[in-house]
Amino acid sequence: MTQRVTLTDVSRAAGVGIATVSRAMGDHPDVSTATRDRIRTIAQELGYRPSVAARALRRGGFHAISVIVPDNQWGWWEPVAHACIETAAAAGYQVLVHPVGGAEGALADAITGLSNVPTEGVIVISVPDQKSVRDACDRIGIPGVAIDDSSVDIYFPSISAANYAGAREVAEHLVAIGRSRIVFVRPRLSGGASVWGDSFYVQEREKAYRDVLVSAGISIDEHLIIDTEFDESASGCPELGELLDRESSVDAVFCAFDQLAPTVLRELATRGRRVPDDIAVAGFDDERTAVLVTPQLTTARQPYAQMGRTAAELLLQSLSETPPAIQRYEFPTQLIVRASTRTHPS
Amino acid sequence: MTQRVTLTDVSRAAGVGIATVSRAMGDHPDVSTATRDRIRTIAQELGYRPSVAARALRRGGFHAISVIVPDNQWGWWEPVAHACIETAAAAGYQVLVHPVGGAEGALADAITGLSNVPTEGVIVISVPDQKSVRDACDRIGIPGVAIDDSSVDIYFPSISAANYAGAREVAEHLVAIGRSRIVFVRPRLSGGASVWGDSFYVQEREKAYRDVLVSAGISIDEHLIIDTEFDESASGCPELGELLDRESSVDAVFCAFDQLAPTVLRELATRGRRVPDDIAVAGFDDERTAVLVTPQLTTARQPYAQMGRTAAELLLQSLSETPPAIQRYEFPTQLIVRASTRTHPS
DNA sequence: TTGTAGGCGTTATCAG
DNA sequence: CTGATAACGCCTACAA
Repeated sequence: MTQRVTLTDVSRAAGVGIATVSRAMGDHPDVSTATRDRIRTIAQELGYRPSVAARALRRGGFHAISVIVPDNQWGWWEPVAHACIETAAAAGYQVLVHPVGGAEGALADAITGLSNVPTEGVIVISVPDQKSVRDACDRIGIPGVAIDDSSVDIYFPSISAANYAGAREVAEHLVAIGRSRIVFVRPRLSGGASVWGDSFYVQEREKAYRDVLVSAGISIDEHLIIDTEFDESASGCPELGELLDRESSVDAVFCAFDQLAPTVLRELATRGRRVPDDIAVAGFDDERTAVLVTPQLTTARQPYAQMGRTAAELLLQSLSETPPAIQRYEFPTQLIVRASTRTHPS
Repeated sequence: MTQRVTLTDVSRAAGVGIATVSRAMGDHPDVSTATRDRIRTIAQELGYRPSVAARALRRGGFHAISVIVPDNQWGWWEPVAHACIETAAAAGYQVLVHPVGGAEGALADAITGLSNVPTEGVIVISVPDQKSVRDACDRIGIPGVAIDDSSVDIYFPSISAANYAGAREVAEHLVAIGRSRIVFVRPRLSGGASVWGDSFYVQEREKAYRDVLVSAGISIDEHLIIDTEFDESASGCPELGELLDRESSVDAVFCAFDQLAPTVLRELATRGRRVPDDIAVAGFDDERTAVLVTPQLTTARQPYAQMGRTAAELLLQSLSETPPAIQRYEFPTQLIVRASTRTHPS
């Protein structure tokens, strides 16, 4: 079942030169319609398929780029990848998607492995450590673009949502509906490297939360900022539970991202706190979680499609003569108000 | 930023023949350690990277296979893809993942497009129409394997969970916990091609439901078999609502797959029916939905990893001299009991 | 309009 | 152990 039929085979069968076959197969103008059709028929019969390798060797490139996606996050990145694919396709590029696990070094290894893959550049989604990724890219000599990286320092064009501005909107919404004792829930990593820990965007969101509260004349209570395991299938959020035991006044919870909400909501349900009447809950991302939980979640929608499109554009530009600037490219989020927040009835 | 440094460049810089460089770069035995190290150093300095295309041309293949995954289903397929990747890697194959949308013909187009990609075979996940897929594969001359296809007729080795047996387990569980008025919820497609409609596996699950009830001496009430939109973010399930208005005796709901459960649960919550005390709810797949909803869902877990592994094995076998039989390969599911089902308290 | 020949970067073969 | 050289399959000047 190997690659068998070549241009030469077809040319022999058709009794013409190899070049004529090549021209007939492509849409070359310098071929009489008659011979072209004849050759195409013969090629068809012989089952001729052009060799991607030979073509790429000749043309100097495959016109393919890679997107590395996290393989453990249930596909929130799919709209991003989709936009990358669309954009790349419009420029005549194929997109290869590589799911990669979150283990220490897995990302760098995956990129190093790309040296055996016909790809000319890489878009990395959700980067914990840009430095090592950059090194890996340098090693195999392809350009990279990062999406939603959590690094504080950047070595790539780096695309993200406007985390600070978006989180401000969420916090302002909570204040606007009359909440003042607002808990901020951050992720804690269960041992190992800090994938989420002090990530840049969690920092940005927390900063927004603090700033909004202060602007609204609400003093920051550090006890209301809690860290919890990131395990959306857990039966509850013990840290929140303990807090509620001590602080009966809590009237809202702002989750650093949507995936922290399921356990928060379960904890509240267990304790008989009604959402949103007793406690309003909001998240960030507008990831699938937001519509699956009950009540559905108020959140900041990340402009996934726009981010993906931009990533592809920047990467393609990196392949050109004039690479783009290494900086952050931020895109505004959109506040989506759903059933989990509402004006305080009291 | 193009491919620049070649073997020739390195050989000139090192003052040796091109063949020696080639040997030094690979792990060829016929090279003195001294020259090998020297050449590698020089290659490093020059930034030499082997050309994937040239190598593939020479060797006659990339040893890569493709996996086509649905790009609109939130990544339930990731464990499948992961298993494919592991298995293929063990056999020295790269895996290229291609997310493809569900539009009519998109799948066939995507496969046709693979003729520009260095791939030797394709695993297609979630196939609505095997015939067109098979035609596309034939056109570009590569073998295929289907996972979780919903076709009634098959043209490929076709891998799936044991839908009938698994659904029997779920239904038997519902009966065992004392439920007898069990609703079966099927998906309805909102216009257009029948991606879900009469899919093979929904049929199988329904058949299991019917058989189990009959075996248990429960007569089938056709009114309890309902069709609903497949929209997990909808605020409720009107068809179930109407049914509950008429039939107060309903004590369980079996969703044809997990993603139908969120709306069912929302409908029940709206109507004040408690889950699982009043009504038990079960699904099928053990997809992410099952753990995100509250209460978490009893369901049949599909053996995703095993399915992916088998798919890769069958595809690699298709590339060999002795292709596998074109038949269904089924793997048993596992009943996962969670909070949404429990013995009837009454 | 068609055929010939050369080269893309590797690897394998065969001499030295 | 090393060096020249011939493919791999395609594309494209250039010549006919």
